[in-house]
Amino acid sequence: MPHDTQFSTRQRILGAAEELFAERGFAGASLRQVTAAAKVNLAAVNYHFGSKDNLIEEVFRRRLDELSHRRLERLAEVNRSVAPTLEAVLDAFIMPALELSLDREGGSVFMRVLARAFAEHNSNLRKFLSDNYGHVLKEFAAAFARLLPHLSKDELYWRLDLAVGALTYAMADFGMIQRRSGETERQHREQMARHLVHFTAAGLRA
Amino acid sequence: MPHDTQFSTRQRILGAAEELFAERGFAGASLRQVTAAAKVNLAAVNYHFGSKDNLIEEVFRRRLDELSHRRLERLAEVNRSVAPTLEAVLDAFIMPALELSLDREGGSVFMRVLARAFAEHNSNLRKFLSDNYGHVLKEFAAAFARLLPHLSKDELYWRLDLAVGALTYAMADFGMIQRRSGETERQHREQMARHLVHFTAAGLRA
DNA sequence: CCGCGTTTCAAACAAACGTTTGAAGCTTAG
DNA sequence: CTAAGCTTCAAACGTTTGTTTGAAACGCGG
Repeated sequence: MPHDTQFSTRQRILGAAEELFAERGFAGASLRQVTAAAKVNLAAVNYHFGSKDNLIEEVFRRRLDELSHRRLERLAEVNRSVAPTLEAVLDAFIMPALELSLDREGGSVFMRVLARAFAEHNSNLRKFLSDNYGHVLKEFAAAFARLLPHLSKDELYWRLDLAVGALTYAMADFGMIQRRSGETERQHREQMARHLVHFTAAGLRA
Repeated sequence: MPHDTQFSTRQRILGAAEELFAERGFAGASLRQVTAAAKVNLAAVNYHFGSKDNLIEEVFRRRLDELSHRRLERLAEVNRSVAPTLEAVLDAFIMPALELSLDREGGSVFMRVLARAFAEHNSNLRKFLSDNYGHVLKEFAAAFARLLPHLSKDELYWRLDLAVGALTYAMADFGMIQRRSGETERQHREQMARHLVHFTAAGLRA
């Protein structure tokens, strides 16, 4: 296994694919556009990933492995504390996503790709995400259940679903709110996270 | 202008396109798949709509004209009442969408297509939607502003954005909540609308 | 410095894409 | 009944799609 060249080619493809998938969708972005943007040969995708579908999965895996790990880490911290609050659990879920979206090049773009995955009714993709990262949502659901014991199971699941909706929508920048001129991207996203936690906490408590 | 045949062909194309756009996206659904599903000739799309892009716009126009009209109608009713509530304004926005999604064939599918439009970063499509239906959101924003006078303009816009997010997500069935076995589609959606109003009202009031 | 496994490359593959064409099939008015 | 105007149709247009190929280039251990 060589080192730098292979790594670099793989990484460049993943980066370009992420960007183009966010912009044009999985079907809308062609491998020729991806390889051109990555400045690699067309055949490199099938050499390194086997197929376009595998490339798509790898784009998710690269980011979600770390994102899931950080979320569970912060959730464990919250659970260890003496008096966990709803806001603290929401923070544990939202802050890692915020940090990722503020990462050097690509992080913010990935949240748009993730939102695309929700829009796709593609059952293979949904199964892949559910199989590999479903346990994260399960753990958070349990934490919320502990904090909202007065809610029925049904009631709780409905509200969590809606909270995830607001979160997904906001993180993917679907909305109409634009960054203000005197504001950095970081400031904009931090304020968004603040409103997000406040809004969903109120909704969950109802 | 002929009557039945043309009308039927146009309508069949729109119906099939709506379904396939929801399932596979705008780029993912080909005109050959659409015309095959509609049982019409391939060339019929370009004859009746001019291009695939025009077909996409027409899919939106067919549903949104009526949806927007009903929303404004109900909002006007609420504004005429002696004491409008947050829940009543939310109802005015959500109930017409619920009714559409319960319509005979296609209504529920359209909400998924609409959510795709948010996922697409396509500026042409966003401009089309904003130009033709932006005034509806404006009127609702004004109604909310009147009911939440203690909020700053910024604060209000952030919360509205998040509310639209939860709404879009829920109506498009992005979530993980499945219809329960003993439950009709109508019951499921009505319950969803109930939770949606309750959740977003709490979030808006914060 | 040679040879072998890995990676890149240009080229080609069949299939599918949106769109166009011109003739055939209709329906209706005169 | 004929002529005119829509609508449908099969076929083909040139592109673009994902994937495959076999040879060239590369990097490194022996």
